[in-house]
Amino acid sequence: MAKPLTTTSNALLGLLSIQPWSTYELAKQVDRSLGWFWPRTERKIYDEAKKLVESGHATAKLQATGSRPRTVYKITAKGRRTLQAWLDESSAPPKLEAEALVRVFFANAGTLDQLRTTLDDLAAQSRANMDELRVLIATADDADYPFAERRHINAIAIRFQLDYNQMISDWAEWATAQTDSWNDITDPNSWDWHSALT
Amino acid sequence: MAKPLTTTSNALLGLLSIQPWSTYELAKQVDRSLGWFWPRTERKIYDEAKKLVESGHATAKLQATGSRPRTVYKITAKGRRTLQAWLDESSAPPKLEAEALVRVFFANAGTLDQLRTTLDDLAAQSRANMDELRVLIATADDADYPFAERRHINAIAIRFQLDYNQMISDWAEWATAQTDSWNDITDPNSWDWHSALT
DNA sequence: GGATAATACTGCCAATGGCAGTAAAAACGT
DNA sequence: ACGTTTTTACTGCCATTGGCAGTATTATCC
Repeated sequence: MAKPLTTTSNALLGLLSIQPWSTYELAKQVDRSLGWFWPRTERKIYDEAKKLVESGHATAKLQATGSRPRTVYKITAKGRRTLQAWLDESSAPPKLEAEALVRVFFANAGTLDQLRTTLDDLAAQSRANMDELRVLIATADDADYPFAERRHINAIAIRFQLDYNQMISDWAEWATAQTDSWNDITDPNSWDWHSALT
Repeated sequence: MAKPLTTTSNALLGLLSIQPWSTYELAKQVDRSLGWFWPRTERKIYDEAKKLVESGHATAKLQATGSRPRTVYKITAKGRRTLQAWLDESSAPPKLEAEALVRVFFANAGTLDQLRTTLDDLAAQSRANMDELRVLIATADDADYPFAERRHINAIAIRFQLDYNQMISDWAEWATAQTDSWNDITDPNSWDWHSALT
């Protein structure tokens, strides 16, 4: 009995189920789309792709651009079966890692200005992400968009990204506004914490 | 020059800046609050706390309950300085890991039913999280709530958690509704992807 | 024609998670 | 009062992952 594949392995199988890719291209796809909700480093992709070949879920074809080699991976029938079965399994709960929120949570140990800077930066990041998403959406408008059969699924996923980033920037702006009435970081003055949670 | 502390180390310093805790208690706090945006396993907390002592950011006091030992950690002046300086640094962008979104993204490889199940489970999880948060909010109402001086910051952080989970369940329910008009997973019928992204 | 970016890959180590295992005290049910 | 479950407390071991440096070749831009 072979060990079940990791989510990362299955995610790569997902990409390979669309078309064959070189490792570099796989890493680019992770960067540009998959990585929104399953971020993995390029370094990891190189190792993972090799493992998929070892376990028979993909095949590797060595090619070359001049004297520079490259490896192109293609999903096997076994890989497709594994992926389809994986879709039946239940998903681990989403996991969020937000350094900015940690700084907010321990803002007590610093100043009100530090808190506001953290919040402003976070809001700016989220707005920038949304700008990038809008550029991406525009490219899907092109008549020669190569993944037309994925447009509906992509739209659902991009909608998530838009909502997610909108939620963060809205929250950060709201939080900044709340601090307006605070005297300092440890004294919220007459601010009503309870009404913030209704 | 000592190595800069990791975010995890600084997060523990943040907890210790509130009061001394045993490792077990630190792990519980991570489970109940910090872990919402900086999830770390209990296993890791045990190692990290020791490292804080080695680097002089905390001290350890060995106590005992009967014959069962326990280690209580306390932040040092150096620890407080480090934490306060850390609050000035800029934060890494939030990182989201959502297995459910990966399954959505590669739903093409499966069936419409699989997609809907994934979405339903995700929405249910988020709603359950919100229920837990509401219980937590109720405890902060108690007159003997031990962290009164943290109420305003806690409220801001909990507001984030509520918004975050609300966003996810809203999106999942919206996505499920979108699939109503699809013929099957590869054929969205006359569904207009573009109007989903406005 | 030279600088910069994109493509292609590996080695090494620190950070982290997951799981099993051990053990004592506390809480709970009956 | 006695047995079961839960809570508290901790360690060992290994797989997963990230971060960074290093090495090359080809493509692009000015």
